[in-house]
Amino acid sequence: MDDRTAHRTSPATHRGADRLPGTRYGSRPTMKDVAARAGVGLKTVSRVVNEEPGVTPETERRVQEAIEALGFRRNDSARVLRKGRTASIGLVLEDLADPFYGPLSRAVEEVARAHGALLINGSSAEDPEREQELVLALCARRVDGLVVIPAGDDHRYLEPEVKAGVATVFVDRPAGHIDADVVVSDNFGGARDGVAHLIAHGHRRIGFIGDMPRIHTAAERLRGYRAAMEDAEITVEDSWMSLGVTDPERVRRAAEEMLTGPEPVTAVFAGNNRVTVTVIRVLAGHTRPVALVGFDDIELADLLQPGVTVVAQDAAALGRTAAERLFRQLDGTLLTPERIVLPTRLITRGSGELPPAG
Amino acid sequence: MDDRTAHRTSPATHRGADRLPGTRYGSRPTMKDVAARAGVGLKTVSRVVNEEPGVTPETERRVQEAIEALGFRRNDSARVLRKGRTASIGLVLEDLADPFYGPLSRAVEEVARAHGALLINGSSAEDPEREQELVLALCARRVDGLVVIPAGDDHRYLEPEVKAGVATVFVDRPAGHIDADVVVSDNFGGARDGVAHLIAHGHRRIGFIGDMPRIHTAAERLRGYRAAMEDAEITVEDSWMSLGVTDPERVRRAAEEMLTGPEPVTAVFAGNNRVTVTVIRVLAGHTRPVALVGFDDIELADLLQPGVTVVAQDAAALGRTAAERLFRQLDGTLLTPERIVLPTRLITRGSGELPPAG
DNA sequence: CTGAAAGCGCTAACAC
DNA sequence: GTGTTAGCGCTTTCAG
Repeated sequence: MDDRTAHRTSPATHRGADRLPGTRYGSRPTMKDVAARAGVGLKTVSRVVNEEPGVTPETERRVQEAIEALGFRRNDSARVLRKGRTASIGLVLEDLADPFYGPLSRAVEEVARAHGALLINGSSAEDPEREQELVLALCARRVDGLVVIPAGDDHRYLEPEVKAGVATVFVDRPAGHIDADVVVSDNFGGARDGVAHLIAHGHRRIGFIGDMPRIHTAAERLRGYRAAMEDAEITVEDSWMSLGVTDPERVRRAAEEMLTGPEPVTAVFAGNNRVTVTVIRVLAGHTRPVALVGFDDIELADLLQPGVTVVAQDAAALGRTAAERLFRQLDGTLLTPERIVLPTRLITRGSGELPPAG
Repeated sequence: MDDRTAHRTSPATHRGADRLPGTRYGSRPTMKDVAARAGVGLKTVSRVVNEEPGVTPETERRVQEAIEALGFRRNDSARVLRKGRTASIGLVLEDLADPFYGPLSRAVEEVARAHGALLINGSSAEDPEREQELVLALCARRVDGLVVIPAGDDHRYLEPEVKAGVATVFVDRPAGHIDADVVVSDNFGGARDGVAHLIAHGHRRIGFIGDMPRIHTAAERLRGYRAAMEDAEITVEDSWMSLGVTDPERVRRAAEEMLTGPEPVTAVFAGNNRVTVTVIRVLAGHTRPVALVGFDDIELADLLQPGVTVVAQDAAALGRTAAERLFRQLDGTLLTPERIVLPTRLITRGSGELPPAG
């Protein structure tokens, strides 16, 4: 039963025991040090490091040798200070641990990488203040551009930054009180189609469980739900709708309420992936079959009984599109802010095609 | 059918149409500009910006006013150049889109945030060269510390950085040829316990499908499998084991081979979350019940029929522990590199408790 | 309480 | 081909 609890082992060695010649612990060699050691001028080192032309192979060799020997690494802070651009962009999202944002972030990173830029990202935890704090910290670090999934709805604080030339694209949700590029999914159309799908399968008493309506995507999806119901001339009852934080506890209660009582819903439209998962758990505890369509795809949805019908959005495409626009802003190719809407896709797997029961 | 395909709308406004007074488009006000406008010295502005004591309320007000008016934001590149520390740490992992790394990254971010630092992260895509490229780019930006999930197995290239004072912690897999902090899960023990669990339920012909053995975690889990089999005095046949890239295609073929033929396996141990998912899909196409235990937990595992028994590791704890150690290195509290092993947890849900069939 | 001067490590511009 | 100088925007030091 080894290794069953956390434990530590500690080799006898000490970090920094033998130091590089010419290097104090905690300080780094500079180009000046390299130049001195190689017996050349500062600028020659700069040329070698930046692979600029006009250096004799022999000189270059000597410089390279000194670089290796000293463990020199160019200090990009100084470089940035001089050049003005950092070759890095910032991404502010809600929560990196959310399976929706992982692929989005990765897509942004890939585009950044293709443009030689690094990605700094931060989670706002859906807190407008924290969003602003993060964004401004990124601006202070002089990121070249910013991809923001807004938590707040007022982005006037970004005006000086944008005017100073920080490229900015908002994703997933629109910006507030600022004229900027926006890339979003068709939340309204997707939700409307999903609900219409349930109606087409004979449902009329359809529940909607969604996020807090102050979140734009949540409001849009609710609007889609209402539109579909109205199109079918169904009067929506208040008890069919539940908006609020999407933690399992609240969603579970909301679902249970809709599913019981004298006139229970026969179908549920779940407003996002977290809601869908919780609703599935609730339905698993009921015998009466209830139809379900969820917004956002979820892993293994096809393997459940029945498979989960979803309105899928393409998180990677959202990130890619946003990042590409960002770099087009930086290229100067792009001048006028636009709003880009990406389509959603209804994936039928069984749960959305169940007929009304009860 | 509006909004069904990507489309764009473009308001008539133009970015940068009205500029802030005293600000050229694309350039930013400096402390000097603020000082001039407020009619004070440069250092006074610096004092206000950094909330240093010793400024008259009245002076402070004038400075604040100038800051607001100009949209000034301190340039941290310059600050870093002077101070030496960047208040940022780097995280290099395999793929941010992997559900295992999202929570890990988030945990690292939380710790960083608590220490006032930003997180820069990059995906190595399991490519040692790209890992090195990323790590060195982060060092050039003078991150204070580095959390690395290694793709490669030789980290001697980091020696100069570590000696220069870059705090470094390796997570999930050990470092190669360098003396540094390491935080890993108990891959060996977890796999051994998982396989022993299958043996305890009567299985003897147990398959193992894992990642490429050059990946340390994969090798350790294979070792755990072998150890459990040996403990039970079962001779493992080559056809029961399959190591290689974990894309669905290959895993599917491997699983199919084990499950058919004259002496098929009655249980499978899946080496990671991606393998588990694919194996579940394969098993869904077979009628004979086959037991399954997977390494790594997966979402909705409890809702499948049967529920999926897994050996779970705590990704967030891995990230948190690593980041905390990193900051202890930076505090100077920590001097000797250690190896920390976090326990895994067997979660029984049904699939691992099926008796042998066939 | 406030400010002038020096310099962090690099690159741009211009000498040689 | 190579080296010298100035200065990016800030903080540090030290003088008023």
